[in-house]
Amino acid sequence: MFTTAALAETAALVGDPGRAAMLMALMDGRALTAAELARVAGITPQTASGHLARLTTAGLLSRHCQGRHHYHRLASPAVAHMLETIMEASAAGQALRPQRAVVTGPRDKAMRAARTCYDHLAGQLGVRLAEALGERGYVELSDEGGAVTETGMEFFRSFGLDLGPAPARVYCRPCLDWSERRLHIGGTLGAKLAARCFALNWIRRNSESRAVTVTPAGQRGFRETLDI
Amino acid sequence: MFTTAALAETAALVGDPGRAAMLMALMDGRALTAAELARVAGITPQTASGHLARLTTAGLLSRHCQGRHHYHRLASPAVAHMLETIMEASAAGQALRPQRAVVTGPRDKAMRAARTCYDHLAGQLGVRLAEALGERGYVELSDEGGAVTETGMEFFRSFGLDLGPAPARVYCRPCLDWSERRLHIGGTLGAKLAARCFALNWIRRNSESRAVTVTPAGQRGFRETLDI
DNA sequence: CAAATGCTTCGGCGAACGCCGAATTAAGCC
DNA sequence: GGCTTAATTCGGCGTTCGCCGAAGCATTTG
Repeated sequence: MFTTAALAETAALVGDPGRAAMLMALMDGRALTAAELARVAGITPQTASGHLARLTTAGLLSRHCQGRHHYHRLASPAVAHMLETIMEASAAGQALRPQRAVVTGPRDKAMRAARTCYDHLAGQLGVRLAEALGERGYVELSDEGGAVTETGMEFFRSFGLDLGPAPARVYCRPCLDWSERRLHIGGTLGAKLAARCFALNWIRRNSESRAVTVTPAGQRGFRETLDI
Repeated sequence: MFTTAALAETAALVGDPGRAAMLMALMDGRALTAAELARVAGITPQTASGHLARLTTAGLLSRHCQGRHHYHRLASPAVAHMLETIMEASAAGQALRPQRAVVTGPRDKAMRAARTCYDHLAGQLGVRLAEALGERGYVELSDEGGAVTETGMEFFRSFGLDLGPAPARVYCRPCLDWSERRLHIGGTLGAKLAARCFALNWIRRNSESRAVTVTPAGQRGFRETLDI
């Protein structure tokens, strides 16, 4: 059947360690060059080139050439969503299995603490953020959907977020965190929230990974506004 | 890094045509025996046995032995969600590519018309259902979340659905249909809706695939209640 | 107890694919 | 025009992995 073949094809593309590493590196929405991607994947440029070509023709990546640099990014949020979902199912599977010792290096630690999830915040920071917003009644989260409350709308506006006209009452897609196994806030609200935190210099991107670090200003800001 | 390896591992499991076919066959939430799965995948039982063992130890499937029959089912809704999301990203990728001729056999046609998506309805029927419910103001859908309205709660109760106590206002997770590229209703509401339609004998499972057929009673019922 | 059925394990075959070295093209820089 | 760097293409090597035939366990049936 047609659909099954497409499923296997796409999954097989993600199923290679080298390609998976490159896709993960692109999870924060930035565009990286072929050489950078080769490095994070731990393979030679010529090997990476082949992988990138396949990912691009499959429509998982989009490329954009500028001079002699070829920039690659995820073709759509759908791809990022797919990757997070695979990690989620994977984590759910591991949880059921006998606990294999998971070696958590410092890199992993930073990722678990705070990272970007395509365009919004995840990790412990994302979870704490979602909890604090929930406790204060600014958003209502469940496994299945999320909603911004009236007081939440006011709060976000005062925080500098333009959520647009009111009609779409539901802005936030809850997103199950694969390291914390708890909900954090994605969707449009999550993206705008993350962007605002970057703009306020509360958090800063890590140059090497999707991990983000909370700045001193951020420590203060998060404590003052949400007590987290 | 740990997380990347897990991503590749899980994706590689889905990336084999045989395993993908078996997973797709389990997408409607039923449990199938090893022999049945071997048949749908077009491989011999001993090959299927190996695949099923790997999928089970990875936590994607759960098995449950009854006499000499070994029943397999998806380990969790997270796995079903992952599969749908991969198809979605795959479809999005294909849409960007030059239109390759997609051969749509009668099997595909039935699938596109109406099918189950783990526990709720998808395909053209699912989309029409979502549209009708939206037009009547029973649910509010967006790409990011969905909500049941007050009048919707009444309607669903009158339709025979027990949605439980009111607190969780948001019941329905919109689910992007990979064949229609439009939203349909998943989540708890979607599952209960589908179950009710089966109970009313409005729709019937196809023995060979996830496709469902609308019965004459269903034709009448859908027209009378929602004019679809 | 013997036969049949469903499932699994083992062993070897073959194809697919990831990998890199070497060579080629293209863009910037002196 | 040379030199460096980025990216790609090509060719061949090696491993991995899916596949099936044959055999081995369990469970049900006569």
